[in-house]
Amino acid sequence: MNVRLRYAPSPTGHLHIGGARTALFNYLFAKHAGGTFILRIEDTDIERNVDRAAEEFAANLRWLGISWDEGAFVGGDYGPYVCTKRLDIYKEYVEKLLAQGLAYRCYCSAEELQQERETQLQTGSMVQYSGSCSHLTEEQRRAFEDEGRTPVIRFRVPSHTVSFNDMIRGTLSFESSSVGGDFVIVKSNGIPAYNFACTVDDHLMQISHVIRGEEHISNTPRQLYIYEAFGWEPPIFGHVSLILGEDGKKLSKRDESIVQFIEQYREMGYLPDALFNFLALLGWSPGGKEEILTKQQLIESFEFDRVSKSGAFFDSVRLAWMNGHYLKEMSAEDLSVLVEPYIRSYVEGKEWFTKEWLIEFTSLFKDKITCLSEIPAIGLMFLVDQVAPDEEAKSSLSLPHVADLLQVFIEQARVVDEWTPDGMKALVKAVQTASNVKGKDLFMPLRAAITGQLHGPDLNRSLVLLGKERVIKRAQTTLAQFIHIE
RNA sequence: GGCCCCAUGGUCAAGCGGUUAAGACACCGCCCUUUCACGGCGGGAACAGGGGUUCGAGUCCCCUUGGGGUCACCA
Repeated sequence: MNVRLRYAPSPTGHLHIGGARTALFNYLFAKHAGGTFILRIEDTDIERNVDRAAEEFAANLRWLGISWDEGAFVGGDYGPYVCTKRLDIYKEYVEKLLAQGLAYRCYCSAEELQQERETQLQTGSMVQYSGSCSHLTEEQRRAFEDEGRTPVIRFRVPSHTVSFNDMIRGTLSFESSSVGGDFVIVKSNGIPAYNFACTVDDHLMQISHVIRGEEHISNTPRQLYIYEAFGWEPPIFGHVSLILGEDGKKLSKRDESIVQFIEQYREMGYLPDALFNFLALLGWSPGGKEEILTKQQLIESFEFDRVSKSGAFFDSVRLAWMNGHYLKEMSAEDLSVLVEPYIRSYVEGKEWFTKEWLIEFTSLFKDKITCLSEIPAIGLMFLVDQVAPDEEAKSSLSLPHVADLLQVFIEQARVVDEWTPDGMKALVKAVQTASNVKGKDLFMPLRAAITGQLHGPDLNRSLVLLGKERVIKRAQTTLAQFIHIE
């Protein structure tokens, strides 16, 4: 069997972490089996379609490291890969169903159906379409048409039970009565509804495995009936558990406790490999003890027997840890390229800003952060000309020996030729000798005076990065503004 | 409410009849360190409950409880 999987988002919004994970599982399985991964755009809800959304999906998928062999934007032998460009195809299959009496036109209005549902809900009975239009005579039909009603087309649901073997959950079976009656396959605007388009497309595109979210379990029996009506072999289904929000419920796009869109992670400076790794491990486990895995390793070990049946809470703290890990593993040089946009507004036009400076700056902070957008805040002391000491730093500067210490430091700094790590070591040593201050009493006030904080990267490297001019200037400013000599 | 799915620490999870019930994140402690981090070492912490089956059950079956999904001319 040719292994062919597809991810079929509807272009109604941004790429969501849940959607990305579904795409990822499809991708991993396809690649693992040496098969084909396909991107299809399910745009049958023309009201909700968002301009450029499909392009955005594609861009974010690519950024994440998920590429498709066939489908929208890349083409292939089973196209078109966009539903609204396949209308003629659907029409042909609807006609077949209509001709065989397997589908029929329904003239019930939205209001009438709504009414029906409410009554059913009140009486506690099952909510389902009554089938009132299922056996209309030609006359009745004409009468409805004359009233100006535009029909939908409904699929006549057979009365037998359907079942299928889910890759993740085993055998699932459904009574015919539980699918809610004859369902709509073509909407009154002439466009097919999801269950129909999806089934026709999956069959025509020869999809072998359908991996999708658990919320689609209840759609599966409907689709199975359609496969059956056409005499088609259904694909193998696998329903992945949901990603849960803090409240333990399916992540709602309106839930603000969790950052939900891939685009946002990208903007925050998460690395695609980290997100890829994290998402792959959300609801699946390779079994071993290793958690940091490359795309290649993930592809090699991906199997459905370890896909979890229960929902998984999206733990952003864990994602932050993982991203931090990937950040540490990157070289400062490579990472500096990604860091630059985050500090551009500070460093633009500064004479001290060079490629070497950027790399050193990156190397000073890359082990301390969780994502790149934290960089400007944590590295601010190096990005601005002047710094004011924070409360902790002020108290360190208030020690009685600090005025003399800074005087000595400035004098010694002025005569340093080699503004290098070794030079800084020598400088601090010289200050120690000349001032007769050592240890914390020496380092802390210096750090406070130069960086405005008591915490930060290695002092010598910090001095080098700031450069002679800024260091002396800051020491002078601190001396003048924040040291009060009694 | 009907139908369906799920159930191991706070979180992600290993386990597929016999284990002292892995590992990771988070948390706590210690070490490293002129600071903050990083790193290293160590610690607390789980099989929802009840019945079976079996010599033996986290693992298999049933019930209860709890959570979730879905009931559209949305996907």
